[in-house]
Amino acid sequence: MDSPRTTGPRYRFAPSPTGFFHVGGARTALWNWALAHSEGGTFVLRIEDTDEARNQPEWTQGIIDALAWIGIGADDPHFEGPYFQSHYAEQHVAAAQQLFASGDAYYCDMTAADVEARNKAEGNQGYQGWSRDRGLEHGPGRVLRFRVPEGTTTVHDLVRGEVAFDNVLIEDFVLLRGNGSPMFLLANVVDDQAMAITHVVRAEEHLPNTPKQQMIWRALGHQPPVWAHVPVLVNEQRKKLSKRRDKVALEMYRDEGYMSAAMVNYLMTLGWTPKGESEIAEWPQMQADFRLEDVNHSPAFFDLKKLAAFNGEYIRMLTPEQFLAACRPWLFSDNAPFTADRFDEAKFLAMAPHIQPRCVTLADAAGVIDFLFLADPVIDRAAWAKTFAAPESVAVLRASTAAYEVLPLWNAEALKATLEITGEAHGLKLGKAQAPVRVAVTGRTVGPPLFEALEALGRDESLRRMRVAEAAVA
RNA sequence: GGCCCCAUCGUCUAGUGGCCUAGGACACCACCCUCUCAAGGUGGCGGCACGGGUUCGAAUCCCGUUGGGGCUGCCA
Repeated sequence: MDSPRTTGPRYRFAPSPTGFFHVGGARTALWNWALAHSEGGTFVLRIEDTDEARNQPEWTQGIIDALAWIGIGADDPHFEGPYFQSHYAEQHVAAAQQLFASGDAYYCDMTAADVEARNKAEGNQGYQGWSRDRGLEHGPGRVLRFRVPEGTTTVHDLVRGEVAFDNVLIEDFVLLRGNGSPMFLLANVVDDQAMAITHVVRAEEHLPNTPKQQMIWRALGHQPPVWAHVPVLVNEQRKKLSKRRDKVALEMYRDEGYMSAAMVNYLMTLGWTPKGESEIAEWPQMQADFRLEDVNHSPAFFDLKKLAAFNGEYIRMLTPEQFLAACRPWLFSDNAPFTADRFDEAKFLAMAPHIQPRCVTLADAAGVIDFLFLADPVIDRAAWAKTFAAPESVAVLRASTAAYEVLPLWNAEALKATLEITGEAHGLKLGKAQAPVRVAVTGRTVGPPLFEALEALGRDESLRRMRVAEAAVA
């Protein structure tokens, strides 16, 4: 362990690399991060990679990348780690031996099947402490179990208050597997002690583990940390978000064009509300204001619609330059509707204020102005048919082409004024008159403001498309 | 089954005994604005799970019921 870089409280985030990085984990990480920062403390990242069957090294990098995306990274002085739990196996075993020596733990040679069989025979559930007084020594296949004392274990929790557990109902849980490897309950505590963790802020699903861990802390001669169990995130069925069932991968949202700031802001509001009149808040403010005591006690539904609304808000707050920079990955991806060589920054920047309010995600931008950078617009057949079903449409298209050919100044204002006049001549309001031109030039009936788009497209290309359309409907 | 946690509009929440005729946001609906679509503006719909207490007074405190969730592994 490195020497701590700060002297304040020590928080930690301890994910296991068994899959994509979970949005629920992200919120827990964010809350720990805010606390470590505002209290002048440290955020320790520890990768709990002791489940050999399920761990994959690539998930570890995924966690680190995802954390970096939401602003939690090693370049910050409050960050420490990552540590890998698997590197500390010796300490875990040493702690287990200490517990055995002190009589707080004992060996048991019953297999899981043995326990099940005996329970079935006796009509019980769980492990009944059968090997407690058999005086078994360490041996192959023998597990080390914690000797749960009599009495009550009370957990002082910053969000739950005092929670009391009757020890009689806590079975003698396993510390070391039959193969000698440490289990989560033990490893987690030993690491927290080794890393001088003072505050354990984690999801509520760990609350039932806490009395067990607190007993280990004490048996090992340490004062337990400050506990805080925050509510879980749930899906529409109100079940805990699951990697199997639900769309929980932070990486996926990033790739779909959700902004980091929007995700962070949304996640923070799940179970907590920023001070002030708006729930849209800047990170420094949220970081300063966040308090565990203010956290809601009940589970929160991860609502995609609200996330999308937050994302739209954040996209609209961007300057054109920021917006362009943020959209680049999608503008130049293999899935972009146009090729990179046809893209024109100046045109995009000019249209940005009109693109932004039409985007839910950054990925949407390309689709909104694809016609600007395509050799030919992609024609929506239904839109075309509907628009040119009206006989005046063809006439308006011809007349406006003629009028635009002789337009002295090619700008949005002049283009609009001209089409207004052309439309009037055919007894059409601008709303109707613009439709054929829009379909001819953009291929669709919906899209950003037409005249600004025509200006950006340029006279030659605009007129070319209008003539192509004229020929097609003739 | 046992243990534990939780309970305000559909959703996220404000609310810590009188400022509550319960406030905001998202979603939804209507209207306005408008070159289409958005965005924006205005308005609307909609909630303290239920039953008992305590109190002059309860969304707020207590008890119970009901409902939901978590845990109950030689996973983490």
